[in-house]
Amino acid sequence: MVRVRFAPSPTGFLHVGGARTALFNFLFARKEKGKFILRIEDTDLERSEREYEEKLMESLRWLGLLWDEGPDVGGDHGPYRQSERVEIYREHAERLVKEGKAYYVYAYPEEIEEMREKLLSEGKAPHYSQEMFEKFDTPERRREYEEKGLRPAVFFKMPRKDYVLNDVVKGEVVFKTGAIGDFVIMRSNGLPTYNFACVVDDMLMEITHVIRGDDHLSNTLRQLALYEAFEKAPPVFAHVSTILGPDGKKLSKRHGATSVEAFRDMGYLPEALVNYLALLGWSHPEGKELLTLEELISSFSLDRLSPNPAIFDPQKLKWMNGYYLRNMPIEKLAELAKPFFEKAGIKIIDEEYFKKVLEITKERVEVLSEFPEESRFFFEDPAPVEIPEEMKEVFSQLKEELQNVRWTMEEITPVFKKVLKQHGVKPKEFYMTLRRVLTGREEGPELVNIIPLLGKEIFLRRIERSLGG
RNA sequence: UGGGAGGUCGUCUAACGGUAGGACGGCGGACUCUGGAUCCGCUGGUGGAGGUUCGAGUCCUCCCCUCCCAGCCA
Repeated sequence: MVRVRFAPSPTGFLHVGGARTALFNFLFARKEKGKFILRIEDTDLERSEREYEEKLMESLRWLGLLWDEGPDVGGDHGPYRQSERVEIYREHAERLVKEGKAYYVYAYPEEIEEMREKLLSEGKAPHYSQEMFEKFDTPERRREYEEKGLRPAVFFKMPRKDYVLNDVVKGEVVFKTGAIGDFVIMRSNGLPTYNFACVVDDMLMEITHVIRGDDHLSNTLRQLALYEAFEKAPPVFAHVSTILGPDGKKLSKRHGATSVEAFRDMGYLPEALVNYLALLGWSHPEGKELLTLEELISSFSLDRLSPNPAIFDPQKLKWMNGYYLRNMPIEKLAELAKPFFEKAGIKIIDEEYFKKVLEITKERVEVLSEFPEESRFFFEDPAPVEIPEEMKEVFSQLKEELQNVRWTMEEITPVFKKVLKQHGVKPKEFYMTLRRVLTGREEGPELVNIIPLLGKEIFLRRIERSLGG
């Protein structure tokens, strides 16, 4: 059975890059009838916050990427927060020490940093080995650690040999001998480092596939060595490409919105975001681009992941969002749009009227947040607009003649034509002026849709106000 | 300093060693009020140089550019 995991750190909001990784894991799990597991990697004590954990979950739920095992829903392989698994890591570290595959180090982090800088200044790679730390292991130093309640760090003895990774996306990757030196697996504060915790967890949680960003490709070398030390077969690895900003650098806040939450607040739909993200580094076998979550699940496969980085294109996402908006059932659209009207201070009194407004204006918006301003004239009178002198009589006559007309375009349009012809006014200029009188703007939905919905009373009132009556 | 990944229109992405195509964007047209909707058309690309081959985006070599790891962050 396929078991995959998404393992974010609760150090911020859900980034679209992480969301894309979660999405691929989710799609693969669902396609293979496997399990999608959420694991919280909260060993960075300074940056991790419970509030972020909750926000991450909220965003994943909003996207529709529901997990089968996790801190909230539990499961057979818990706990699902790394901070609750510290004893497990300690035991595994001690096992490696006993087997001679790891060792204690009594150097302070600052001392190690010094060694590192020295190596770099000498033009050498900052690789460590056990001999370098022996001088710190003295009775005085040990006593010191004990008095301060410190634990020695645990370093893993990195075997000096080649490692080969057959990655699903990247193909065969060879890590040459001497690529890295020994590395920390347990810190002096008693918490594990990323690579160690990751391997222990993936092993114990019986993860079959690790689908993650290729920024961790080089970390895989350490993890392969750890699997070997534990005498366990590693999972299948698939390193997906990185999402970059327009400048080719990693996508970050300086490029604009990067979190799922920010896009949600701007009025983007989960359907659109999921669809767009899925196409960054993956393609449908037939080249289809507009795909529901269900279609993504049925067509997804790891072998159609592409290895090159992708630049995030807000314009294509916005276009896609507009498409989903326009093709959504009006009832659902109404529910989703309401919060944006409330925020804009527009009161919705008549539900049916509201739906009709959305039906007309949706042609002209691409995100939910654009609805209020685009349709404000349906709910509030715009400031009166000056009618050009040569058209005042036209509007006066229309005001009179339309009083007793049944309010449909079939009966209204002939009146327009008749009056325009009588006054020798061109349709183009008339309609533009009418548009400004009714909406206060020069652009908007089609007048043939606006007029019936506004109703006779509002139509005539706005003409009257502009006539200065 | 050491190790690893990547490079196809502006962007995303397709192409058994055999026609470089699709989408978004941009430009133009149609839609007889406007237009962010709709329809039609155009524009536009294999980082560079060699090699192998009947034939190279694809295989090989060198060069260039970009990204990632070597944190007691993840």
